[in-house]
Amino acid sequence: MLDERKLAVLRAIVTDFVSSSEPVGSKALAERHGLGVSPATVRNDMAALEDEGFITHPHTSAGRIPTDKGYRLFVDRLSQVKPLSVAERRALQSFLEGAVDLDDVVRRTVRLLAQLTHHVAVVQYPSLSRSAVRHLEIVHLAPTRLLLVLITDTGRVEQRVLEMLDVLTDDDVAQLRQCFGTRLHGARLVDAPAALADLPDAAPLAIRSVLTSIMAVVLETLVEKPEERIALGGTANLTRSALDFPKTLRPVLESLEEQVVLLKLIGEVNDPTMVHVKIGEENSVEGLRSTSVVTVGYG
Amino acid sequence: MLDERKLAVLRAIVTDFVSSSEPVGSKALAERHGLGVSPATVRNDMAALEDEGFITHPHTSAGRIPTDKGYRLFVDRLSQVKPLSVAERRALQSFLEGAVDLDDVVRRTVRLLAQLTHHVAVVQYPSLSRSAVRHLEIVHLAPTRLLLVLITDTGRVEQRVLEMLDVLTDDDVAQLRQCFGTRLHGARLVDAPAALADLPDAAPLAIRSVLTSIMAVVLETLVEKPEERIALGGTANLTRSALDFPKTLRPVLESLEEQVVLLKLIGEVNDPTMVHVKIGEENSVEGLRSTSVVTVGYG
DNA sequence: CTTGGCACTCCGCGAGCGGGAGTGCCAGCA
DNA sequence: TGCTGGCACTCCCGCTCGCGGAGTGCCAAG
Repeated sequence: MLDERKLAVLRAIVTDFVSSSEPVGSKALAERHGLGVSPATVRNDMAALEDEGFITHPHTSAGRIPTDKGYRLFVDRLSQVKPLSVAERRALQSFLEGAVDLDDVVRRTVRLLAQLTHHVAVVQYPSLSRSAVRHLEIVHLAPTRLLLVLITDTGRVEQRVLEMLDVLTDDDVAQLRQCFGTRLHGARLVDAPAALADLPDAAPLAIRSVLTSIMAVVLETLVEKPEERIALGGTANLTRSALDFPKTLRPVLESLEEQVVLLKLIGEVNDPTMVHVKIGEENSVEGLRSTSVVTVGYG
Repeated sequence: MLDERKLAVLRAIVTDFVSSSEPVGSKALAERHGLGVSPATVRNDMAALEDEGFITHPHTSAGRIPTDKGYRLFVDRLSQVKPLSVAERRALQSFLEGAVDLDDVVRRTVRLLAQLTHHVAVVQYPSLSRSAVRHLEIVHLAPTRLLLVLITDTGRVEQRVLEMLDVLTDDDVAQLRQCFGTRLHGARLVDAPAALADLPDAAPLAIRSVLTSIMAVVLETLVEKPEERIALGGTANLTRSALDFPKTLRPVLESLEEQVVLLKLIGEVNDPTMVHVKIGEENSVEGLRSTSVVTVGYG
């Protein structure tokens, strides 16, 4: 039913259409893709592909565009992921080299992905569950407020502020630190629940109640929560397709994604306690000339 | 030259234009803004305003639109920042209440700003310089790699990975920890350079060289860098103005800003080691029906 | 099964044409 | 002097019409 050439035709239609966003006709196809057959033959194949539901025309006499089903066949059988070129590898390496912490790595990765693919990129933070505890710091910020800082053997740092009902003394906190420290040190995070299971019984009576209540929070936040973070980038690439966007939205989105640009903008404010408004051409950033920027300090 | 009524006319033009994005005519102005004068009078005022350069027409016989100069006058003299209503305050409070760490606070703030203003929001992370050091943890991740974790009295946590040329022993690291710890504990970050100034001389000879070399990095990264971070949100609001966008870009940008949505999307992937492609209607997220989503695991 | 030919369809585009919104100016009036 | 109604004028916008062209579907021949 679908011989080799029909698949080639579908592949050609998909690639042409994604790059031009315009319906593609039989003549152009036959010429540009070295199929070795005449437009008429291509038309026959196209009719067959349309019967099967892989392509459609928007109108009676326009070129063909792929349907969702056509895209599906394309990604499943007709396309292949090409490995990175040497140059790309090198660029990638140098790009990630300057990263100073995990946030930085993830942010750089997102930007890189967006640049390479010309699409929107989303990166999820890596899961902590396979890491082991290197250090758990408990800081007594205020009478009823604790700060937990977890450092893993992979060099990751997670933090969480805890608000409590009871007032704690510094001694209590020191005891807490010891309780959790001895149990968790070196333990993998997936094993943390088990390692802490008998903690309430073994703990000094004075802090037992508060310990029990924060244990749940510790487990929940340090073990489960960190997976639920993502970074986003390349939204400006959304404006590639349509033709009206480039002059309006595109430069604005691009400027917004450039942290450097934003920082410059913020840096230009003299008196941070005031509300400042920059209008249109007053803006020093090229891409934001068509907008106005309002800045205000906070504290 | 610019009497009270002319200013009122300008104010009316600006407010009408920003809400409708269409040139505004004399008749509509006189009617909707209770100026108490006839359209002809308004026209005279408009002519005067145009002579002064505050407004223009796009074409001979279209309504007026404000110029940049007109906007400038508007924000400087005609508009006022209205304080938050009680309801808004309450919403704000409950919205920020669930924040667990600084990242979370900033992210929530950005979202809130974007929602309230219907514009794009950018928030810069607060400066560390006025905080004091609560704790400085130095973790020996690998022979030539150190992790610095700084905890301030305001509950903020900053981290930085250091790559070194020399191999360090655990003992060296312990000494480093003590050197920095005793000097910095309780010191304000702005005073850190002074507090560390005589450190190289006082340090044990064995680690003096490495200590000197990392000191610069410590100061640079922990004291200066953290100010250079920003968060961005509400880009979907950019699509409010033009008329074509809502059907195309808008829902996509909105979905992308909803972290929950993205997490759901990622969660739907069964085998993270494979490349998955979701096409158009296969997508469970409404707003992304017109796009395709490619997911791939990493490690 | 492929190919060239041919009639047909329909989109996109430019020209031409009111309708209407808005202006500028003028004369009259308080 | 300043406000008002009236009126002619301008020019955008939306509409229709006609045309060219791209692309198709089908048929007959190789």
